Amino acid sequence: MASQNYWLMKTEPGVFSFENLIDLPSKTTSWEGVRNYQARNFMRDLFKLGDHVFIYHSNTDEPAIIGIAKVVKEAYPDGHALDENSKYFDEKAKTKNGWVMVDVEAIYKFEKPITRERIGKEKKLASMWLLRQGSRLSIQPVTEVEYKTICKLEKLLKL
DNA sequence: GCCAACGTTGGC
DNA sequence: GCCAACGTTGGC
Repeated sequence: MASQNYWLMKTEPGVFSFENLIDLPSKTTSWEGVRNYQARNFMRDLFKLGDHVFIYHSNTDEPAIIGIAKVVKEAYPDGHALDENSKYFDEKAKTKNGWVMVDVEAIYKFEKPITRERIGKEKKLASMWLLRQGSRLSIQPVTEVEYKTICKLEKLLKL
């Protein structure tokens, strides 16, 4: 059995928030629109069924981790890349860029969001990818220590 | 809204 | 293959 991996995925709440996700009947969504090679490679090569993923709100008044989702479908082609009407359309997708997406299902919500400010104050979290200067990567690996540390900061509500 | 950091593009 | 120009991200 493969060991469990942990991740963090960013989303802009103005575009698609964690609340939008848990409002869906299935609490499940495909994570389309990732257009960065490094992020794609994480999804394509390393995302495994059952991996846990922090959902992080970026580009908002209070950047924070809101909840946790789990991978319910491993990487498969992102059809939006081939759809001219989609905002995620990519001219080169057909020939060159193999964009993929995964499906995730929301499983926990933090009673209170774990703000970026708070993450910055925790010694054990000091080396998180999220805090690195200029880190724009939308999908980031999280270590087991970081995962457990964050889970202990606030009560987790099962969804 | 500003702007620094970063990834990508394209001329050479 | 270099690197300047450009577009985007995202904290503040």
